[in-house]
Amino acid sequence: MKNYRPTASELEILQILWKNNPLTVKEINDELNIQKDTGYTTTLKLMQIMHTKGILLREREGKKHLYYPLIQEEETHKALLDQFLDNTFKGSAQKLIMKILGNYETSEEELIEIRKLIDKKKNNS
Amino acid sequence: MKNYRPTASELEILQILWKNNPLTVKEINDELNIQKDTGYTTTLKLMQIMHTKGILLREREGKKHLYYPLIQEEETHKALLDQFLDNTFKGSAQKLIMKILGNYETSEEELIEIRKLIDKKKNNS
DNA sequence: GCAAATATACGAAATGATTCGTAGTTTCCA
DNA sequence: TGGAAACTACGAATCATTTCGTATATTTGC
Repeated sequence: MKNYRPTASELEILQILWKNNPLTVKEINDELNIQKDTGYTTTLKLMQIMHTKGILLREREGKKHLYYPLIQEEETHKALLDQFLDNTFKGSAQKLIMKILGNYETSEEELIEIRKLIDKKKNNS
Repeated sequence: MKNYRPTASELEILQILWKNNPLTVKEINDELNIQKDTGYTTTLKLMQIMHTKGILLREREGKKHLYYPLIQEEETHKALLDQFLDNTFKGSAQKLIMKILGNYETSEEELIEIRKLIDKKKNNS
């Protein structure tokens, strides 16, 4: 299950579970509905599929199921980033960073944070 | 046609065209086949669909068509990046940069380049 | 005890991407 | 001039994702 790349909808569910788990389908669906309209059975079905795929663990509690994520946030982000980098920036991390810095507002504090990390990396090399 | 987000296959074709255009279907298919196996008609169909969608322009030259990209590399990268950032990093450019720096090898020279850009941004703010 | 609320399971449709076979057209040259 | 080569057009199959309706079971409060 390492390197699994969830679809956009799956990722939304995972992001909720990474913050806090286990959760029921209802709890997830309620959270999703803060942002968009999704039918309960749609969310249920998605989670059942994710369970079948082996990316969610579930456990019965009374009449409901409690769901746990089986893939980790860090790893998943890495897998998605790898693919994105390959597809869109031909694998060049530098190009991507330059593009981000060029395109998005970044606060003074954030820039300082990033510089810190760069300096740390430079010292290590 | 601004902000169009090509699929992975469409992007492969666009990337070839961004380097050099116009090109024929055959030329693109040959280039694609350096990396992977794709039937000629598969590429043809994809490019016809892209033409229908309005992201490729074509021009007849004798019996063949010459294709030109109608969307720009910069804009397209931005659109794809926007979506990726939203989906995967909840829109936090900083988080994404930190993740990239944390995950990928970056050469001394690249780090210096990035620092330059950061310093420039800091001065502007 | 029964209706409402809370669940799950399942099937099926809609959509979009991808792939490829086949048929048809045009060109060109031996 | 006729057949091979180089093209395009088109339809159809396949696959994954997403969405939702319907049937069914369980619990709970009045």
